[in-house]
Amino acid sequence: MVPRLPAASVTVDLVVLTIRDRALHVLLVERGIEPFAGAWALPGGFVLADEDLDAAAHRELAEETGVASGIHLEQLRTYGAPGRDPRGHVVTVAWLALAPDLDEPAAGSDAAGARWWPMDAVARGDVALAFDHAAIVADGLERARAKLEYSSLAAAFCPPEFTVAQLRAVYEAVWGVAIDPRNFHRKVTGTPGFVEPTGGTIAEGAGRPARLFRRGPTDALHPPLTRAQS
Amino acid sequence: MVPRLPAASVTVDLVVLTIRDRALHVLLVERGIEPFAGAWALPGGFVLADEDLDAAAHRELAEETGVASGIHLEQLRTYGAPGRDPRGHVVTVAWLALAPDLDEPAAGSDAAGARWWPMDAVARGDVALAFDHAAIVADGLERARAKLEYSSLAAAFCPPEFTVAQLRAVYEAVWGVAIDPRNFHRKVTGTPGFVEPTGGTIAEGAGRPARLFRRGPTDALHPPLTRAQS
DNA sequence: CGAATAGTGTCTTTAAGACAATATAGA
DNA sequence: TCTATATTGTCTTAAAGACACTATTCG
Repeated sequence: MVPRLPAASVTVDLVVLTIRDRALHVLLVERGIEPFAGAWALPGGFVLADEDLDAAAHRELAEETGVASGIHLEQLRTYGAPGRDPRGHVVTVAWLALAPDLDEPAAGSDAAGARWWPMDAVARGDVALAFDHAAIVADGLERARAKLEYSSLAAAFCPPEFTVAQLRAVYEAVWGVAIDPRNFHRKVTGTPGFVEPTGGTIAEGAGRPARLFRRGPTDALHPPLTRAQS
Repeated sequence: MVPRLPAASVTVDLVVLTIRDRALHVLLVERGIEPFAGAWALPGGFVLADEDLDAAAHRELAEETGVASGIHLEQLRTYGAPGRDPRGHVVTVAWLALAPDLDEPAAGSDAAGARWWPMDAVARGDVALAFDHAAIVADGLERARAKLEYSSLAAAFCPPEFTVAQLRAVYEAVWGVAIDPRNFHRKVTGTPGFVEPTGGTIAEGAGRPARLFRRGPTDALHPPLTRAQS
């Protein structure tokens, strides 16, 4: 460290998204200490000395969800407005995590409480969020919505084996629109490398059993799935 | 500042791109001091105490290019690997700037030297870059390439009034492909809000004079321009 | 069997890509 | 005139969206 240079504290904050009950949810923790004690906040914490940013994000993710692998994690954006933290100059590197439906947050969390909140309530402003976390959540939501269009990221919301209907439910939950099941099926199975059949099938209640798929090798969708559907 | 928390220095680095002689160029400065004295680096510097990140980026951009307005600037990604700066834990917030063809870098620059480098030479590794700046340049290039597809960002490389051919030259330079002028013209002028005719025309050498356009209000392109062209 | 969901086939519309043809300048 | 670039039009092909129809399960 060069002593005469201005220094700041660096944190990571996580926008962890999942699909529960066919709706998008975001993981929030209730703050136990000041500032913003009692308010809800994104899980996160300070980057340790000589710790890489993605290592810090993975560490916080494991601490909060109890799950270390199988969760998509990508850097979202960095926020450093002077007044964003009353404790001083704190720069936070925000990350976006997409997870399949997990259990309730791990009891080992260091926060007073942690729970999944429906995204529509959070986006509507029904939940009081600490710091500038409302803006971070909004940015994370927009990133997720955009990336579903031109990448195979939707599979990150699904377990290792999933049906086309499950994948479609991801798009419907994140975009908030209804998608024609038949055209979606044709599009998904017709895009090389998007999904691969495992050979198995699964019956969920009534109806013909659905074939199971796993994620394919392709990350970019050509041509993309457009958001302007009926 | 909370004294007992690990602190880091925070910098901003700029990937400034422009089109010169129908080729993509990136602005680099020659380092005058250690570490990496004599090597080329991205323009940038330390974020001042209580300075917002985008304010720091704008400040550095103005210092290096002498231009304060009319340049697109967006946050790219933040890099904080422990060993990336031998002086200690330095976290850098990288920004992507897209500019129309500017003059040679401002003489007021605090670097030993500053010049535009052809991107293909830099991407090929012909230029020795300091720190992890080669990776940052690669990320900036990929961001620019991707955003041309689904946004009207290409106009950020053009002066306020431009021709369709100039806009096409941007795509050809950034993507490194040849694009059919006729289909491109139809696509660009047929996408509502992408470009708006100013009414004027301009003759550049031989051939029919081209109509002049300015940037339209639309930022997102629906449907996108796909990169997989002939 | 009827209801429900999975998956296929077909038609229409939209847009991309190839490329002929026309418009308007300079040499 | 010839050449070069701009712009429009036309044709073919790919893919989205609407939707009829078949397949397979459960109650």
